[in-house]
Amino acid sequence: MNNPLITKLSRGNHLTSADEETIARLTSERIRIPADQDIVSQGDRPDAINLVVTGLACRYKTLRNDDRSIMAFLIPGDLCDLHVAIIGSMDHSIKTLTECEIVKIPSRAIDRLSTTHPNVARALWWSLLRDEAILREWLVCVGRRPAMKRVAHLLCELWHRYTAAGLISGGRLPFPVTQEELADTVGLSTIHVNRTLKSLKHQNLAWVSGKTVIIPDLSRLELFVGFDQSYLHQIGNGGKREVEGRSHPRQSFERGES
Amino acid sequence: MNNPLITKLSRGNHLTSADEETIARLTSERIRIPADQDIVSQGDRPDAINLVVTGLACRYKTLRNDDRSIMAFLIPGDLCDLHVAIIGSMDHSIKTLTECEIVKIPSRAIDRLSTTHPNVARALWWSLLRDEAILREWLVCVGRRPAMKRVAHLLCELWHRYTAAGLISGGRLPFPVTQEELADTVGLSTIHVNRTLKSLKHQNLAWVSGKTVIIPDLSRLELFVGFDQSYLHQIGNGGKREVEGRSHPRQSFERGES
DNA sequence: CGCTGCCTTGACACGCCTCAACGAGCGTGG
DNA sequence: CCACGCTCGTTGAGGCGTGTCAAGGCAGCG
Repeated sequence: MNNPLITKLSRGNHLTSADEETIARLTSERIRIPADQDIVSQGDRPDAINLVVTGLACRYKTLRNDDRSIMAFLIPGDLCDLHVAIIGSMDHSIKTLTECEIVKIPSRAIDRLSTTHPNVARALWWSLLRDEAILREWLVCVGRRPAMKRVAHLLCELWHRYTAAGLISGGRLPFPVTQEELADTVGLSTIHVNRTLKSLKHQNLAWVSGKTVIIPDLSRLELFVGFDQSYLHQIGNGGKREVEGRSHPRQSFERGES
Repeated sequence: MNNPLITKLSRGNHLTSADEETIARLTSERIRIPADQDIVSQGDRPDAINLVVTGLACRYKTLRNDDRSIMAFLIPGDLCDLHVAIIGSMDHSIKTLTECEIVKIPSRAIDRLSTTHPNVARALWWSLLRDEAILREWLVCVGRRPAMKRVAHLLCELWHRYTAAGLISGGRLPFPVTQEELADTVGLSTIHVNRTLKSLKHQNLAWVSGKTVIIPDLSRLELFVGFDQSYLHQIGNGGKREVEGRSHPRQSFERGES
């Protein structure tokens, strides 16, 4: 199987085959972690960086009143805590939402890259900065968009991210998330998320099917939210910058009846 | 006058006097920018990093419906767009809220630091990671806290950040922000911000006075929100890690009647 | 002196939250 | 094989927090 980190990074960086080999060498031995378990906890001072290879994880914080906030979804190819060594300790926790395979990369291996493979180091920094860009967009979303658009925007984003990781197949978006977790992500109550999903389905924009989401017409969903993928800083998927190579296969894009 | 960047960085990093001198040399020539003007605009590909020296600036995005979201306050000592070169183009804009003095640091000067002064480079990365931590906390705030606590939390944060930059005097927090801008920051309507400020004042927690905010009892305000400053990753200000040097002077801390 | 920007206030509507109950799926143990 | 308990999804009723609309006040300034 492909390395999702390489697939992702090559969407925003030019990597030589030597670079790719370097990355592949970093990400060899996997650990399996069951669902719903902390990978890193608040206050930890980890000396290794975790890379999600399969499954879905999230960053989260819990408030005193047990309110919880999910601040990021970590899909295959995402790094959990790049350079946490610099800032000292984790100010939040990371846990699995499904069973995950992760790779632990020693901090020192990453540090060495900046001298031995600056191009790879640069690509890793790119991924960090991109995570920050996503965070900003989430803040806008929660602060200024109504419920329907919050959810819809998240789905658009995930579609593009999963596509960039080469993980969309059969026109279905992986979405192994409970409504409660979704609520904690978009800043709504569980019950209102339920009603919101019902509305989205009723408008034929998107609906949950098993542990996936079906989006019959992505461009219509994007139009609905005013989605602008430029904050993802990646090429392809009908974005502004054209790529010479083929885009990833996506089907049912033009079905668009309503 | 002191260099606010050095003051800030030394709150989270150990800097030698040589390091401080290196930073001071980077931040020499200042530019003055009037209030309410873009420093960097969405889509720009700047080749210099902007450092705020005096005044207040913000990151923001504007949605189609003219809704605006402010995603960060940039106080003296804050870097606007560290390593934007890596990610390509700005996915948001930065503008002044008051008249500002800024310093433009060429990207290449920053890049050189990683080899010539790794300790300084590390401190700059620290500031980037801290900005991300603040962003996460804002997301929690907007997503899961009621209006009063959103505003109160922001005030607590700003108090600690201004203190870390050495800019609190007379027990007053600089706050040259209109209610509309505050509304765009905490994700509320202008009118509701007005009512919220009234409530905070009525409960003797905090109130605006001119372009500053008066907080009669910071610990009471922090208790009210459940403020935990650990996400700021800085030492001092009555935090968990004790410093040997005196804390900055703060008055009326123990007044706490209600 | 009349702008204009910002703050303030009231009335009302609506989006979202809370409480409460029920249903569907599924693994487990009797 | 069925009863059970658990988690997750679904639905309804009612209330509260926040948004919207509308109007006015006050200070700064040309």
